[in-house]
Amino acid sequence: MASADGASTFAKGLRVLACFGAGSRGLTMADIARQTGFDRASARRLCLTLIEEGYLRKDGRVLELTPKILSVSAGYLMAHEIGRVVQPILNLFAERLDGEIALAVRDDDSALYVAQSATASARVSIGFTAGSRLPLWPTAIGRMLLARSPDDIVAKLLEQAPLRRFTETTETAPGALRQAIETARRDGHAFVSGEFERGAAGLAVPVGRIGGASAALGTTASVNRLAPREARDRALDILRQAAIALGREPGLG
Amino acid sequence: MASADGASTFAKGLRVLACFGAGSRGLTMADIARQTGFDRASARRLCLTLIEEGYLRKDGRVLELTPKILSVSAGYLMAHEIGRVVQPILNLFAERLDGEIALAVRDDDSALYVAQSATASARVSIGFTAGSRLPLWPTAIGRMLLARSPDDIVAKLLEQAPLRRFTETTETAPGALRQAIETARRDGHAFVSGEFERGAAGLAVPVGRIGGASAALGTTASVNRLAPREARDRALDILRQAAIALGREPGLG
DNA sequence: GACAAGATGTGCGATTATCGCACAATATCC
DNA sequence: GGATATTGTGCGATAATCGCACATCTTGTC
Repeated sequence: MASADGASTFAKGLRVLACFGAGSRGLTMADIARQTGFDRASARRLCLTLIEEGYLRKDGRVLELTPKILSVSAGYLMAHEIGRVVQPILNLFAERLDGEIALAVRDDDSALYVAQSATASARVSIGFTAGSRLPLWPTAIGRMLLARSPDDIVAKLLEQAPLRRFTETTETAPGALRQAIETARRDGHAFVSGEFERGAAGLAVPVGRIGGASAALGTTASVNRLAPREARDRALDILRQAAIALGREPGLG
Repeated sequence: MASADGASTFAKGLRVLACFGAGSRGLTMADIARQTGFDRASARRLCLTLIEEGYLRKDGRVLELTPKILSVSAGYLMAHEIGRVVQPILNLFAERLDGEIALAVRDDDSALYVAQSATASARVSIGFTAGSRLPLWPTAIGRMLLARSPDDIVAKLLEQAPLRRFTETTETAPGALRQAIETARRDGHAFVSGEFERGAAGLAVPVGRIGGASAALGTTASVNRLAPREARDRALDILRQAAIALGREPGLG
């Protein structure tokens, strides 16, 4: 990398840091060298820097993230008033749904959760938090984000054949997915049942923008809770009200 | 920095990234050069790298974090099963408290929120999220974290005279704070009223460890809600039950 | 306990990345 | 429109970083 374009050592370091984003409990320096393809000595120096700066801690030969990284992402959340404005609204509507609600944006090929709230009675999934990434094609929130994306983004995603199948009923045919995304665009909401997690259904609506990215609001519940048309319509109505409430806030204009 | 010790360019880059942790909506390259003390050209190159790697976006001359940073911190949350295990427990006990509950660890001179939950009726503060930093001396959760810290850490903090006063009643006398921390250690809980946010009171108990750091569990409510002894005892009982529930989980053993 | 495999630590010469500065261009503010 | 602030760029010098090889330590298997 020519110096005018940036700092290649920093870019390498960011790749090392990103290795920890996958959520494994800990990685060795050897793991990191393998995952990044960097020379062992380079990987080691970059890890030592992360330790020195407080982002990693060393437990024997295993390195793990410290909570310091949460501080940086809190900067993002604070900049967009997620804690002060968005979260209370999500808490309110999670109660009205008596379940779970999440706000996400599209980031690369994922739906990236920015905030979420759930009541105690909400169905426990594999544990999504702010920062969790969900695939776009088998989830309601993902399809709504695709519905709000330019056509070339959708086309590019659907070209990656074959798309991964998460359950026996995951739709992966490009034509069918294009149709589903178009339907979400037209109807102003997306509904998916059992295509990402068996037994789970999702519903999503569009809502404003965060930074430069369009956002979607979604809820996930057991199939039984969202399958009945009346229950689904009620949930959709609550989601729309939540979207309106969020839409009134300057940060999500 | 000798190469054997790490990568100084990466360290500088991490300092640039950390500038965004303060939560301002956006920073210019000039802002970053000022805050870090780096030469303008260095700051620019490091910012370009963050843009190239997808962590920042440029809006005119203002740079702002993208949600990609949330992904890295989600790695920390996933590694410690915050979403799958901790969050549902916090959601349950937030409802029992009919308010707010948060889990924090000590990081440098702050209480760093790792997870939190609130009901719709919870008092809205300045908007704390995972990653938010609170000062240690004027908050219940902070005092409990100090109560769980080695004596030298406490001494070092109290030596930084004068400690900041957040309200008219913020205690800053080292002797009195040492006493309060000792009381929290002995009683197994900390209670603070109106010392951090006017009109807000906090209650905290110790709970296990996350990674290598000891943790505390706290709740915050209006002074009126926690001032009556009976209400406070009830809240304390619920917090202790939450701590027990969390303590049963391997990740917080 | 021995051996093999895997991981980490270290030194070092070569090379490249990065540095900081100066100058130019652009944008914003009054 | 002028002043101020910010950004963009080129470039020679310097220091950081590179990757490799060798050594040491730790872990796993028999």
